[in-house]
Amino acid sequence: MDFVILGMLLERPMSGYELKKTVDVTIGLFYKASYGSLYPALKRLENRGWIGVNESDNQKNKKTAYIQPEGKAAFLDWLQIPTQLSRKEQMLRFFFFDYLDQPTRQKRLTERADTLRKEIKQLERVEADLADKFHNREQATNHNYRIHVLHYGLQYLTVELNWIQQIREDEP
Amino acid sequence: MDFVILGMLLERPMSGYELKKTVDVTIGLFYKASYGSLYPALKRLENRGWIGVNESDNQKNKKTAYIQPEGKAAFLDWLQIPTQLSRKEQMLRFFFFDYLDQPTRQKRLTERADTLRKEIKQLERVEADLADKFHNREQATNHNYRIHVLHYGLQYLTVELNWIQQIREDEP
DNA sequence: TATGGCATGTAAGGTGTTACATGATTCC
DNA sequence: GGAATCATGTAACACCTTACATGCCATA
Repeated sequence: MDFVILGMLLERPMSGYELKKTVDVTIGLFYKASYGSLYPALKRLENRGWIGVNESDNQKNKKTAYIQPEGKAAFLDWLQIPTQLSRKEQMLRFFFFDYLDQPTRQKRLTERADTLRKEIKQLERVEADLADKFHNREQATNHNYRIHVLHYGLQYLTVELNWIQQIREDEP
Repeated sequence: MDFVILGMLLERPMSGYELKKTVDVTIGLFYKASYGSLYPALKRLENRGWIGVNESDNQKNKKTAYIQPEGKAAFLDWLQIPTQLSRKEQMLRFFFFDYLDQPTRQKRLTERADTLRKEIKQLERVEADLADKFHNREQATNHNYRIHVLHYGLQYLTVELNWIQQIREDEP
């Protein structure tokens, strides 16, 4: 959580509420931020001196968090360490799928395929949006890797979809 | 963790130690079980009545866990609910990769590619092993989905590898 | 008899989830 | 004025990680 927040704050200062929304629309497909983890994380980061927090003048009930140099340094450190495995719960479930009766299995596979198709469509919309913005020169900074991740996401979802299709064909 | 244990115990009764080894060699690529999570989980499952535990007669220091009908029922319930997203930490990192300086980035990408190649080789070995066992009719039960997951794993890793290769070519 | 693998477990610390509680602001 | 949305946060609970502690057993 901490590094997600730091990464988002590198772009611009934001409130906790804005952070959640931003996370949801940008990396929501593979990261979910709940307030119960977000606000404690903000406090943590502030105590560590990695971020600072400004109370807003006009809106009493609003605080804006901004990143500190120490926070940026910590973020860049994290960014460059190699990742170890992340849990792939979907794969875990499929691993045990032989234990499921065939009709339920079929049903779940179909549902999963539907979900994947929706997610693919969603990503394609995001991609189109991005291309639009690019043509209108609306973006100040270059974020090539966000586009790379988008492409990866599409390929990744497509592979899973094809994989399920294949299984469904072979199954009955 | 709980459902991993239950799934493994469906095959045969095992000790905690055996469970860890089995998890490592079967789903180790996407799931890591530490004793600190495994043993408490076993206790949890026993308290819930989902598994039973036998103290061994000959080896004092050994306990064997076996699955109970309630445990099997709970496992099958879990198996058929649709999964929500799992965190993809690697993707998270890549999402922010624009903030990394080019040389470090290049280095990390190369390292990741190497890791992927190793993982692919490892999976291919597992696949060959499985094919061997199949020909020698060593397997009692059919585990088609484990083979499916294996194939998926290979495709998945290959997609990421190609993706990185593409980026590395475009980058400098 | 000592090394390595078998075997079980706990404690501290951290972090996440869900549900709840509450108040401000905007717009119809 | 009321609904939606903006906005911040806490409490209980669950679970995981890492590090540590301990003992058995085979075999070289």
